[in-house]
Amino acid sequence: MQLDARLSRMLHILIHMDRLDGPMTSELAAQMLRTNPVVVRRTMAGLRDAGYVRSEKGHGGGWTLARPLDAIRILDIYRAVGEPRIFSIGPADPNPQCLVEQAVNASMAAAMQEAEAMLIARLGQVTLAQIAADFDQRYAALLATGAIEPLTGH
Amino acid sequence: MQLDARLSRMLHILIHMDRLDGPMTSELAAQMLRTNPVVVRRTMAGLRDAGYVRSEKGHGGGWTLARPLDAIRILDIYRAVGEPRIFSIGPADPNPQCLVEQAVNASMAAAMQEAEAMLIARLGQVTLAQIAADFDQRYAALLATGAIEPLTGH
DNA sequence: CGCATTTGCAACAATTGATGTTGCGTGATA
DNA sequence: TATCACGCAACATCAATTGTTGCAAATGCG
Repeated sequence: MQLDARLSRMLHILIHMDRLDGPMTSELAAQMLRTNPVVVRRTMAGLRDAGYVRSEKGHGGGWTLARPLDAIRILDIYRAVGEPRIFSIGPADPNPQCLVEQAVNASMAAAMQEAEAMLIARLGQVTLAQIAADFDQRYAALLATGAIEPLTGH
Repeated sequence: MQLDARLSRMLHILIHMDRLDGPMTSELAAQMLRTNPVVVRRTMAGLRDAGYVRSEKGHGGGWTLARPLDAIRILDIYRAVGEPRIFSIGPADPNPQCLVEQAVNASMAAAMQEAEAMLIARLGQVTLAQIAADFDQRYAALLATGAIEPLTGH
């Protein structure tokens, strides 16, 4: 696999969901993510179970936010999608007999745990509302340059 | 792929190499890593090109350290194996049109770059000699408990 | 009630990059 | 000259996300 984009994708969709009137169908989300509605449902299922979104079947159904964006941190979504592995590097054997390998693992694990702790802390400090505010700034900036027209697509 | 263990494997082998009389064959290294000599040569090639080890063909040939362990940092080996990708999570599209996605990417990238910088800094502070010293402590500790015999395998 | 819509879920294929494997060439040494 | 050991190319394996198809279940409209 290339990169695990589930977290990024969910953040992206949740902010669009907040700006949308009415529920967002998996079909629409899939178009935004350039993927398949099944992939959307599969990934969103974790968010539903964790209480960040609700899903409704049938006519007029789809996905809606269960909380305001300022009550959702990136870290919450990271956990809701199943806390995917963060690093793509790691030990050959997590529990080796060889004492040399144990020393190597300990050294690497210490460094990586420090970095992971910093990342997790960072993800816990940023709300989706902050990201949405950043989007608003980018949108206003583009408007100011005349690169886009008001009310046209984001 | 599971985890990229090239860095860990090379650290492991380099410390054994330091404790070995004479060159270490790819065959022996492969046994230590529970893999194939070809994998060893493939990965070690980067270390040779970067000047951390030398290789000799023919009878009595094999791999030898080109520098003492206290002159090699983990970071050096990380670079020598080709600076593998650190994170397994990331953006769906690194350069999206959508401004929402841009804001999401910016937020995630900022957090990840901070964590990566911390990890890289950490890897630059630890020499292989320090890991070897940690091994010596573990070995002495095991000896003290009587769990192993002096001079028997590490 | 019948039908279109939309989620839920299971099952399987596609993709990607490290890892595993085989084969052959080249240089060095006894 | 025979053996040892690295060098390298080519292909298979593996694991996890992602992509895809099919079908069931629930909701709402006419």
